[in-house]
Parts: sequence; C-alpha cells; structure tokens
Amino acid sequence: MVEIVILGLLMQGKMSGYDIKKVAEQSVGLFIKMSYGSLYPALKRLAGEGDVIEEDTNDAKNRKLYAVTEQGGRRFLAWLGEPLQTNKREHLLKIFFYDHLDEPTRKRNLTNLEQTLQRSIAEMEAVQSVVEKELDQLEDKDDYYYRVSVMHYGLQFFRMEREWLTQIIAKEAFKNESNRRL
Amino acid sequence: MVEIVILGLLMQGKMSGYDIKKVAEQSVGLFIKMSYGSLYPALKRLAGEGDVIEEDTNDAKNRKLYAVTEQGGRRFLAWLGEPLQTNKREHLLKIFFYDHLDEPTRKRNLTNLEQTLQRSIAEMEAVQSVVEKELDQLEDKDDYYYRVSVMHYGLQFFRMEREWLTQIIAKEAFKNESNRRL
DNA sequence: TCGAGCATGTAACAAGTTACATGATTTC
DNA sequence: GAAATCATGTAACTTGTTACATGCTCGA
Repeated sequence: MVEIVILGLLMQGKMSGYDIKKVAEQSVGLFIKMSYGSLYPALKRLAGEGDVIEEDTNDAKNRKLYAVTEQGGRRFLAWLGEPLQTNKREHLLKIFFYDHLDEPTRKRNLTNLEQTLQRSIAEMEAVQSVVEKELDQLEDKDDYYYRVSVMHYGLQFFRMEREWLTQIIAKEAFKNESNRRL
Repeated sequence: MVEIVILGLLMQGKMSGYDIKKVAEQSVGLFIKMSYGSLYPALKRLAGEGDVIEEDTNDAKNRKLYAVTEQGGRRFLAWLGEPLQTNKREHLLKIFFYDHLDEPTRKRNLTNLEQTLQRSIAEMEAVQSVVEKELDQLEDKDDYYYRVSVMHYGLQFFRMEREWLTQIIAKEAFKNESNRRL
C-alpha cells in the first residue's frame, strides 16, 4: 500500500521522502496515513527493486530525491488497471490516480464497480426490509435502536458511493464529448 | 480492536469463538473483518486477563463458551463511553454498541461528533472553493479530474455522515419523549 | 459414506506504528 | 539564540492475515 502511494505520487515528478509525506497528507491524507517509519523503508525497498531511483542532491539540507523508473511506472500502471474493489478503500486510492489510466480501462472498471455496488445495495435493501419487519414484532425494539442505525448507515454509505460513481462516469462521458467537438 | 468486538458481542450472551465470528460477520462485518488467527488468540488473552471466562461444554462438538466477567464489562463500558472519533471507523463500532451505553453520555458524545464533523465540513468546503477557483484558471484542468473527484468524495462522505448523525440524534430525542408520555 | 460445515488452534509472515536518534536550517 | 521545521533513518513493538493442522458431526 505505502509503496503504491509513493509510486503514484512520484508519477507527478521527483520528490524527497519528506515531501512525499507532506503531499500525501494534503491529498490522499483523508483515507490514508503514512508514517516515516513505513515511508523510508518502503523507499529503500523500491530503490532496491529498481522501481525508483535515489538521487543524492548535495544541497544544504542533504536531501535525497526519488523518481519512478519505467519499471516502477509499469508496476504502478498494472496495479492501477486492476478491477476496483471497495475493500479497505483501495478503490478510492486507485480512482485518485485515475488521471494516469487510459480512458477505456477507466470506464470499464468504474462501471463494473457501479454495478457491483448496485447489487450490494439491492441485497442490503432486501435484508433490511426483512429485519425491519421482524423488528416491528418485538416489544423491546428500542433496545436495538443503534444496531439498526448502523445497518442504515451501511446502506446510506453504499448509496452515496454509487451516486458519486454515477456522477463521475457521467461527467467523464460529457467531457469526452466536448473534447471531440473541438 | 478484536478484543473490543469480542467483548461487545459477548455482552449479549455467552457464545463460542466460532459463533462470535459468524455473528460479527452478520453485524459489524461491513466495516470490520476478523479471522480465526486473531480471534482465538484474543479470546485466550481476554481469559488470561480475566475479562471473559472460558467454560468447557463437554458436548458433542467440544465447544467452549465465553462470557464477559464484570471486569470485562467495565472495560467494555469504559471504552464505549470514550469520545467518538472518526478514525478508522471506530466510531461506527462504538455506535453499533451504543444500546449498552447510558443516554446522557450517548447524547453528549453524539452531538460532540456532530459538531466536530460540522467544522470539518466547513473547512473542507472552504478548501474546495479555493481549489476550484485555482483550477478554473488552468487550461489542462481535465488532467486533474479524478484527483478533484476524490476530493468531492471526501466532502460527500462527511456530509452523509453528518446527516446520518443528525437523524439518529433526532430520533433518539423523539423516542425518549414518547416513552416519557407512557 | 462423503462432503459441507462445525469447532479450535498455531506458526510464519506482512504491514505498519511509535518512539527514539541525529543533525542541519530557517524564522522570529 | 531559541524554537520550529526540514530531513533521514532505525529498532522494538503491535496487530492482524494466511495457510496449515486436526478432528468431529450432520444431512443427502
């Protein structure tokens, strides 16, 4: 995970480890945290495997700059093109970097995720209506109020995610259409 | 985390490790995963510390039943009463178990979280309007489409969470009012 | 009787955090 | 000149997963 974030951020240009952390906080910081204790070892690993090159700037601060190699770029793009899965918010990380991915793969993966989400939502709605009916027959249903609320959260969360996806897919289509006209 | 989930689920009655996993999947499974490799060692730890008691049922399946001790109950309730923080979805886990918490603490923690969220949203809206303006002055703004989309996701996510919170706070107030009338 | 599922457990590994160490530079 | 922040790094620890091992039971 850390390694992929590093590669993704370095796709925009060379940076020091220190800068990578700062940029990460300002961009993907909302859903991914990185500490120096994982960052620096990851940079060493990436350099050892040839995915990035380490460059000593002998400037005043003794910084080291890192840049992706073509091998590293291929590795990153291979990861980026994989199907989107909602596990552990990795899909958000992928979509964050989607400007680097080709349009057809992008569209395919996004609509696939949208459909998967749609199925999950339908399933959850079915489960919830059953639960709701069972609950109505209990006298002590107030005792399950928060458990049920968190179940509702799940549904609202999935719906929000689906709507967001639908929006970005629609806007991308519109964007492409406009650009073709120019 | 695993230990807390176990304690929380056991608050509803004694269960085997195997059952704990099944119940967890059906309830908190959406945002928390547990494997046997973490579950069983956690049960041993909890038993060693006196937070649960292990009871050998010498039934056909050679099951072991676990139940919370009063010490374990205190530990769980202490955790449950802590302020809600959105980190790592721990707040969802807490709220899931909120039926076990007293109403005043519940209300206090929920409204505190609501206010914190409200501040985050205001802050994000400010940041986004600045970013949006800067973006409008670029010719290649399509190259940042997905990065910006994920930023929008953040805002939508926070808003959804706030609205959900507002709803459950309002409904709880209504619930209390109705019960007082009886 | 055979396979699915019940039931418990461990060892090796993975991935990351926390706390510490060190030193230079910039800013007030 | 002191404090903040730039800059890099390591060692110990935490937490969890994966893969394996083992054996029992229940229904088709």
